[in-house]
Formats: sequence, C-alpha cells, structure tokens
Amino acid sequence: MRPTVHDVAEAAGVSLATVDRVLNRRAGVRSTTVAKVEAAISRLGYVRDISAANLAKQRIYRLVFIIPDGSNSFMRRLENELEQVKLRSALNRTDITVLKVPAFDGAALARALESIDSKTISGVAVVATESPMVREALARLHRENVHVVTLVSDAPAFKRGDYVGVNNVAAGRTAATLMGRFVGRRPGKLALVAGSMLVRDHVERRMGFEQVITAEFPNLTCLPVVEGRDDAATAREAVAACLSREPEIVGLYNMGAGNRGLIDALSADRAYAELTVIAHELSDHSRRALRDGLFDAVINQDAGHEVRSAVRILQARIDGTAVIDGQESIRIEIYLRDNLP
Amino acid sequence: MRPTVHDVAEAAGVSLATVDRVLNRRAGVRSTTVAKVEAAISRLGYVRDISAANLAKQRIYRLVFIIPDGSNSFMRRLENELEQVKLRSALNRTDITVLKVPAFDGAALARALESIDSKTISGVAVVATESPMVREALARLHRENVHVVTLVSDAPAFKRGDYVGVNNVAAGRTAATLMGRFVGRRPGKLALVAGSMLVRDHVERRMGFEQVITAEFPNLTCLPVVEGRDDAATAREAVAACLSREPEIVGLYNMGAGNRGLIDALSADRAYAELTVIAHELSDHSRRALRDGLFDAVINQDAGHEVRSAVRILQARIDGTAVIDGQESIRIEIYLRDNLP
DNA sequence: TAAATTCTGAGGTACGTAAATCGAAAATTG
DNA sequence: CAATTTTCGATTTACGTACCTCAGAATTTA
Repeated sequence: MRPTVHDVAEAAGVSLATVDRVLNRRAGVRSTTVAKVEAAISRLGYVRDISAANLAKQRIYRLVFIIPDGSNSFMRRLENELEQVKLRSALNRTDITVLKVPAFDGAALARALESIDSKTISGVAVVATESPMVREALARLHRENVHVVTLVSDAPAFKRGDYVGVNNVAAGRTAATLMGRFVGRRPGKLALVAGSMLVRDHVERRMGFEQVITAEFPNLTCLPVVEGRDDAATAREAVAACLSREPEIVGLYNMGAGNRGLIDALSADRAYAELTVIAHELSDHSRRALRDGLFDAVINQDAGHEVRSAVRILQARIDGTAVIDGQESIRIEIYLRDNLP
Repeated sequence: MRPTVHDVAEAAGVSLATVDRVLNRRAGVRSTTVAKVEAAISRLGYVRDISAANLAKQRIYRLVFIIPDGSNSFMRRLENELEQVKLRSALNRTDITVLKVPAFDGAALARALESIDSKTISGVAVVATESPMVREALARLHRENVHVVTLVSDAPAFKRGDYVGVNNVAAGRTAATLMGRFVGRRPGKLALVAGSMLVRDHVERRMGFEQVITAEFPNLTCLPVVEGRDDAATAREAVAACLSREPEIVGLYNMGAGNRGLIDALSADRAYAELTVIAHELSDHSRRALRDGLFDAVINQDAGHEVRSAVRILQARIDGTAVIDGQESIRIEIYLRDNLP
C-alpha cells in the first residue's frame, strides 16, 4: 500500500498539519523540522496522490491556447484538434480557452498575452511570433508563474518554457533527401512552392531543403520560390505558370499549405505525373494525391499530438511532475502511399 | 461548475442512493426510476469524476503484460519501456506485472494466460502467438471481464480486444517503395535479411516487400531470404557470404533484428557504401549507420508509444471511457538521417 | 386484505489531500 | 527574565464518489 501523509507524519514524529505545510511549501516550519519531514518522505517513498490533491484543491487546470487566425491550414487543424480535446477536457479537470489573433501581428499577439490574468490562468500555449513586445509579455507570464509552451514556431529568444513542434530546417532537409534520392542522377530543376515567405516555418524549410540539394545533389538546382498565398486558385495559377515556363523541372516541393491548388495544377497535364512531388501536411487532399501517385511523399507533423502534448506538458508543469520526453517529442513524419495511417 | 451526483439526485427527484444504484448498475431500482435518473443525467450533462471515483473505490488498475523472452531486440525494447512506465505507475494507481514467456511457445503462453486471476487482474496486454490454446485462454479472460489488448503481433482470430501495433505488410511495402525509388531504374538484385522466418512480423514484412517490388519495380529481383538468427556474428557471416556470392546486389533490406551484424558486414568493404540499405528498428546502432550513410532509411515502430497506448487503452476499457483513435494508432515511422528524433 | 417482496430514502463512513482555526509550546528578542 | 514572535499540534470541514445499513414506502403476491 502506498504511504499517505498520515504515515509520513507518524514516521517524522510530527503532526499532519506540519507535513501539509512542508508539502505545500507553506511558511512557519523550522528548517530542521522540514528536514525531518523530507527525510521521512524519501524514506517511505511517499508520493502525493495527485488526483486526491486536485480533488481537495478543487483544482481546475485553466489553460489558454493562442493561435493565429486566417486560412493557414495547419493552424486550422490545430484549432480542430483543440476542439476535440475540449470535448474531453471536463474529464481531466481541464478548462481550455482558445484565443485567435491575427496572423503576423506581433502587437495583437502581445495584447492577447497581456490580457491573460495570471490569477486565474495557470498555463498558456502559444504559436509565437518573434517581437520584443511578445517577448516581454511572455516574460511577464513567467514572472507571474504562468507556465508557457511555445507551439509549432519556436520563439528562440524565450527559453523559459517548453517547445512543442518540429525542427523545420530538419523537415526541409528531409524533403530534400527524399527528393534527391527519388529523382536520381538525372539533372533538372526543382520548383519550390510556399504559402508565403512571411511564415517562419516556410523560410526554415526552404533553408534546409536548399542546404541539402546544394550540398548533395549537384545535378539539381532550385528555382526561385513560387508563392501560393494560402489560396487554392492563386496556387494553381502560380504553379501552372512555373511548370509551363520551365520545361526542365523534374521535381516540386510544396513547403506549405495550398496542396489543393497544387493538385489541380498537376492534374491538368498527364506529363506532370512524371514529376517527383513532395508536399507538407497530411490531409484528405494530400492522401488522395499520394494514393493516385500525384504526390510521392508527404511530410507531416501530427497536430493532434501537438495539442495533446502541450496540454500534458502544461499539466505536468503545474503539478510539478516529470514530462516524458519520448512521448512529447513531435516527429517529422514521412508518409508514402504505403504507410498512411 | 460540473454537476455532481447530488445535482443529478435533485434534478431527478430521487435520493443520492438511488442515483448511486443507477450509476453503478446495482439492482433494486425500478426501470421507470432508472429512466428518470438517466434523463436527469443526460439533461445535466453529468459525467462521473473518475479520479474521485477511483479514490473512493480504492481502485488500482492491475495490469499484466506478457511478452516473449529471448533475444529479439524489439521485445527487449518493449520490456525496457515497460520498466519506464512502471517507475511512474504509482502516480496513476496502476500496477503493472510483466510476465516473460518462451518465444514461439503457444503452450507456455497459454499457461501464462491461464495463470491470470480474473479476480485481481483487470487488464492484460499480450504479444500473442496464434494457437487454439491461446485463443481459448484469451476467450476465458474475455468471459471473465478481463480486458485484453494484443500487442505488436495481432492474433487475427481474437477480435474481442484492441490491437496495438503496426501492419507489418504495410511496413514491408513501405520499405519496398523506398528501396525501389532510391535504387532508381538500374537493374539489380535485392538481398533480404530476416532474424528468423518463424517470426510472423518478418513473414508479413517480406510479403509486403516482395509484393511491391514485383509489381512496381521489374528491374529488381528479390533473392531468397538470408536468416541472421537474431545474432550479430551469424548475421554478419550470412550477409557477408551473400554479398560476395551475388555481385549484382544493389540493395539490402533487413526486415528484423541483427542490425549490428549487418553493419559489421557492410563496413568490411567500402564498395558496399553504394548499396541502398533499408532496415528496421531505430537503435543506437542504426542511428549511427544512418548518420554514416551506411543505412539509407530505417523503418521503426515506437516501442514506448506502444506500451503507453496499451496502458491507456486498458485503463479506458476498465473505466468505460472512450479511447482516442488518433492517439493510439501506431505509425510506421520512416527515418532518414535528416529527421532523426 | 394481509403478507411478502421489491424499491427507495436518509444518513453515515471512507478514500487521500487541502486548508483553515486556535491554542499551546518553543524559540528568539530586548 | 519577560515579552514577543515563531513554530507546531489537534481538530475540523471539504472535494466527489462508493458502498453500506436500516427503516419505511410502494408494489406485488397470496
């Protein structure tokens, strides 16, 4: 049977109240007495029963998720997964509020962060944009003991919280290796498609991609990035124009959203079936494209995993328990038509 | 605020004891009264507070994991992950017992299953071998309300539990697509290495692999399987012999354990660096081989994820709560040197 | 209608912890 | 040494649920 506070009190030769004061770091206990209690705790191997504690405490994990508004499909997937988690959140004494802020707007993000009341909120997960105001707002939260995880886009200047997401440079490198290996030795050009080069993710993916292509596949050259602006029609036009302009293209890397437009453009001409196409984000569209042979590989990060990880990490930080690294590390997933989940 | 049993009792116009009887399916409640209570429950959206219930119930999730003994490295990884989970299991009121049984021994497995006391054990996770005795033992557990998940190797005849693991045919197909695409159009032979063809996983992976190679890469032919017997020295000898015997080999697929021997054999001759090598299981050895360019890709299933999933699923079945499919589905992971976690 | 049986209510204790009060004891200060 | 402050003990209530008892009400059976 697990030892309880009563056992600890008895073993330490103090009263239950004192054990409680030590456990909850309340004042009014001599340091020698603290030591006695802690000795008893470790001697007995006492661990606090968190569910009982939370029951007594009437604890509710009040978390806030801040994600960008707009049409970015990954953000919409995150939002959708958050809804799923919210449906089950009552079971875990967890209350999640989702705040949507305009994308690429540091000031708006900072305002959202400033609006968080550290009296009632104990954890924040945020898709961070870099800016001094944001940094200061995050620092304020940290000072006021609100735990923070940065989601998807790491804010490198803020090192006091956890990061949930992938390394996008590595994701770009992964795409490049697949591209280079799939294309083979023949020379040719590669078309790069991005939603917008304002998105940090896309910048990083491109960097990783070009690094590897340049260093390891000298037969291939990257064309300037085509911007699809997160819109199917625009993406379709842009890709179609690029493909007809450049007959030597052997491969295409879509580093962001806009798979639908890309698929439309590729479906237009049967000759394009020869192209090696690598895209990001597993969705209904990209799954079908994989099955149909239009896409050769899809790089993905699991939005559901990210949301659940963020919640688990925040809960662990609030409870003061350990996080399981293996469980919370987000993978750069590679999908071919054969290993679709 | 969440509604409690008190609220339900009041709303239904009955006493707390009656609500309790309905909730816990105790006898002695008229069906009309049951209906009244259930109406109130759904009207208020009452959900039982599981941690409070478990506290009151003094519930401990007593789980048994049965895994094969022997040198299979994936099983040893499972065992290791189980140890990690056990370290944290007190926090979750979970008590895990690990039983090791001889590999490939249906009778021994059946005996282990029969030894499980359904009075004290509420969930079993088992790496199942197919056999009538095993099937009967699993059916007994099901009859006695012990929840079962089959781990890694699905026992197809037993459909009353959950499955945690990957589709190994699909894993083999994935390896084949990578192989075919990486090798390119040049003709050649492929060496296949297995631990032992007694292992169901390896049989399935081979089937998937050969399916895809035959159907889609006519330039490639698969050589007969080389058996490494899960032993580094044996594997090294067998692979080296095969490689020197067949000069036309362009690729090598190791569908099971024995990466260490394989790496040794490949390191012996610099000419082998040209080979496309795809292996299973991400370990220190295979990571290094990936980094060094000796391996081109590694297919992996996350042992930690599988163990944690099995535990979560069993807990959910015991509590009668829902399982989150996206969280519990095990992925066929592809690792290149660029996306190593 | 009486007797037997089935339902239901009221109330209690328990699980392990949190948090509070209040008085007593101990330590520190002047 | 007295006055003050700090430390500690004993006890209580509460969280939401489980499970028990016992008496009384409602229903069914004889």
